Amino acid sequence: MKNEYLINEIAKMFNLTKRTLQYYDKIDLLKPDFIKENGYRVYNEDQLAKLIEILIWKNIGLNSRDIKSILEEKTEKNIGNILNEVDERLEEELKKIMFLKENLKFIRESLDYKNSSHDKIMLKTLRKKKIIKIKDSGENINNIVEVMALGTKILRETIEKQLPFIEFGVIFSNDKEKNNNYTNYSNYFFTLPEDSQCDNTLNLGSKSYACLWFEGDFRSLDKEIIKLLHWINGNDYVIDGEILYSESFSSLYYDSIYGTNGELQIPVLKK
Amino acid sequence: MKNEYLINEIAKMFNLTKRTLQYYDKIDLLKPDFIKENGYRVYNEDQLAKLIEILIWKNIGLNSRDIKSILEEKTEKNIGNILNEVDERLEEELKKIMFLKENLKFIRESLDYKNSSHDKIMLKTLRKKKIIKIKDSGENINNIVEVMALGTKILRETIEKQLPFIEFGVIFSNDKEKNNNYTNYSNYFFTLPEDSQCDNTLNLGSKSYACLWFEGDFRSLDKEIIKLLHWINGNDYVIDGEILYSESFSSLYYDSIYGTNGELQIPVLKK
DNA sequence: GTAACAATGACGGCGCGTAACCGTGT
DNA sequence: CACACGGTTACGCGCCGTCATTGTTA
Repeated sequence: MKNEYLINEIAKMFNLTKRTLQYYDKIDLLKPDFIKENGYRVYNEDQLAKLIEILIWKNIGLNSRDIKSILEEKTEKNIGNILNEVDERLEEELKKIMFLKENLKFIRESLDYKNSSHDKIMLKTLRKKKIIKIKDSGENINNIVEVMALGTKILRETIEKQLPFIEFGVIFSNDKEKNNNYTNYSNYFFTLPEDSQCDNTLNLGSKSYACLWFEGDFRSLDKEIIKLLHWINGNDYVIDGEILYSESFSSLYYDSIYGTNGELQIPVLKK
Repeated sequence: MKNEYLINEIAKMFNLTKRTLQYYDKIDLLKPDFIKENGYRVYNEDQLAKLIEILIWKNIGLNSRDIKSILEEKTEKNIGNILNEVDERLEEELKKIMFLKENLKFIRESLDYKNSSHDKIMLKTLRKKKIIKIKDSGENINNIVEVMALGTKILRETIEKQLPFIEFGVIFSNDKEKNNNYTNYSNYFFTLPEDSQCDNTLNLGSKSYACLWFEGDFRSLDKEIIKLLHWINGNDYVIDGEILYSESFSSLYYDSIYGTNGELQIPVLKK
């Protein structure tokens, strides 16, 4: 009965390449029985059994470190621990992918939305938002660079914590003293999912908003705001809160930092 | 208004390291505006805008090649195509992970089962199985090595096709001529999920089986088979099909290729 | 002079695939 | 002598983190 196998025999048996077996030898995962004088690796049945086992473990997602550990210490406790770890790892990966998929879907919709509504002022009832405000400085919007950077930082954190980003944009101060001057933003904002445990969030209830889609240079947003305000006045509404500009992901289409598109949203009440 | 940024300023703004930005420069993903005489990289607002965009795309799972493509050709068609690809990629990864999780669960249960039933002959009604037979040779079981190798190959294919493996083991020939000699196996088998589209499968209906848990050297299985046959005879049953030995994953606990455990299953009918 | 910045360069991590180049057995 | 089979490097991939070393600026 044959009990000596050279590297290629094994490789063919298991649909592997010899490189794989050499690698397993190198990392001490599967050593041959002995090395012939000519340097050839010689395997026997025990190594075959071990290899089968290695392949099975690999195929349920274990990495070679884990497999080595199992082979070295084949106790129920050790195996159990490792399987638990693998389970957790898989669970995390699963969550991550689900999360990416959701965000992808959202960006898709956001990009599609770009084509649907233009230049029309609409009265909408928007669902409630839980928002987080960043930086309450009131600097001039010409210095948007830093705010964008800050916003992106927050975006990244939001992503790390696996909170889906839903909306982001700018809040304009409703400054009575500088009447009709809306070149000052007061905050950058992000919406968060309702069940997020973030501190310093602000809840905006479901309200009526006068909305206008915008495309162009960020610095000419004020003209659109004025247009909206006129409309509000002329239709017997009053402003009931802060002015939001919710950026669309389709702003990504622009090459300049000032190029943007999104939706101006001004909360209103009937007089 | 400041419009020159050195590498560390940018890095701090976006919570990156300068190594990342150097890397982006190297792979032509984000080049600085220009290089100073002293070799320093100088960025401006346009690069900042680009960086924000890069980070957003990264965070929905795009790799740098995709991002480069989007930055170079910012058409709806190109973006749409890439998002489709990413979607597919995520979908595949998701499937793979779900699959690994299922297999992991199964192996867990299989390992747990090891502790639950010993040395008791039981009459069980097993659910129907769809099996695939490998190699109909009738060689001696001492040559199990090749069969195991073959089986593992199939196992790997099964995994590649994402068919969950549920059971695997050996079918013993019910050879009337060599009475009570069960050292010959006739097939190695795997069960497949009911809806698998595999060719050459065999359906075994839901039946009563006389079952016996086995632990030890594969080559002494025949004694256990005889024990089972006696029990069957003594309890007024007749054999109604082929004898199965369904290996348990807990066979992985053994170091020798002959070490095994699993369940002998002989289909029976009341006389 | 010292620190805080730049720069470049190389290693590492995972799990091998895919050569390249060379010696051996038949 | 050719050829199939062994052997040992070594690069590559993806995305940087993490030194190490050295030059520049404030």
